[in-house]
Amino acid sequence: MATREITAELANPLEELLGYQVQRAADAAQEAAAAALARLELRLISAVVLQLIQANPGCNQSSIGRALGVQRTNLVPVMSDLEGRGFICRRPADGRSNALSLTDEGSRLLSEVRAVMQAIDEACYGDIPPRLRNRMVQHLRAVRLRAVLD
Amino acid sequence: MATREITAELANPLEELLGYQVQRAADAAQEAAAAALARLELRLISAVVLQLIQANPGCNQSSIGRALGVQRTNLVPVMSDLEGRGFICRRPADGRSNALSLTDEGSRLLSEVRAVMQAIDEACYGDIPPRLRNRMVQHLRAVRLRAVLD
DNA sequence: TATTGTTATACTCTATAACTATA
DNA sequence: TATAGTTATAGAGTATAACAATA
Repeated sequence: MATREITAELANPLEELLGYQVQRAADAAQEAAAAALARLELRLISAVVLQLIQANPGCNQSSIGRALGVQRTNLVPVMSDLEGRGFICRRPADGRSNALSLTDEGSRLLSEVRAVMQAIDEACYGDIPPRLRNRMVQHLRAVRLRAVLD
Repeated sequence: MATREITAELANPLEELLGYQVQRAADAAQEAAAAALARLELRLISAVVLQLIQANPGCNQSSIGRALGVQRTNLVPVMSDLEGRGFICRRPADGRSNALSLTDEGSRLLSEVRAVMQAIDEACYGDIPPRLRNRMVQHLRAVRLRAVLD
């Protein structure tokens, strides 16, 4: 990505559409986050999963998928990577699901992850006044929840 | 996609992060737009390209890529599909680039496209008061332009 | 019967490299 | 030398189908 865009070469009527700006901003921020997390050899999804596990020790893999709108099947390589590198621990809960938790090493990693992600959020969205930021958070959450119901 | 999410099954500290909400809202809106445009057998990128061509008759393919942050190489199948279906016309400009324009059929299609995309934007973001909407547009555009410069 | 975790696989979209032709 | 368009292909990410084990 990262094609320059110093002055607008073309007229773009979509610039006035909120949906377009949300999409483009999300792309830009995701690219920045992915680049920063790559230095920890983590995907964005892995970083998010770590945060969810810490906030919900003992939860299982499928519940994480539901919380994030990711199919459980696509979480398999993510979790297996995190476990293989010693960041999370899977302890049998009932016979079919595992209770997830962070290892000590996972907790240490998460500290770094959090620092990285806050830095990115600040770099991308830090210029937005806090009150507006909060309003945007509320409204964008509503957008998602409305859309999920169709 | 479209995993339910009636009540929050898990605690999710990311819900307070603007970056997270922007991403999730963009995903939800994109899914809705893609589904609606699929009825016209169009990808989202194709719909956007049509609008850019109409707003910039005579422009070439590479300039569209730059405007959208899409590599020109990935525009090849898009343009070739739009031309093959008779929606756009490529007229040799200099010996290496083509001047793009909509055909009559492309203009007709674009009317439908616009209706679809405005309906989606309204369904997703219509609950946001116009003044806030405008502020969000300005700020999110700034996010992208800032990020592009690194 | 529904859920959890998994495998295998297809599909979509994007990224990279290289080439031709033209400016 | 830089740009436009293209081809071919690799890679990342997501979606679908099916399965075994358990609730």
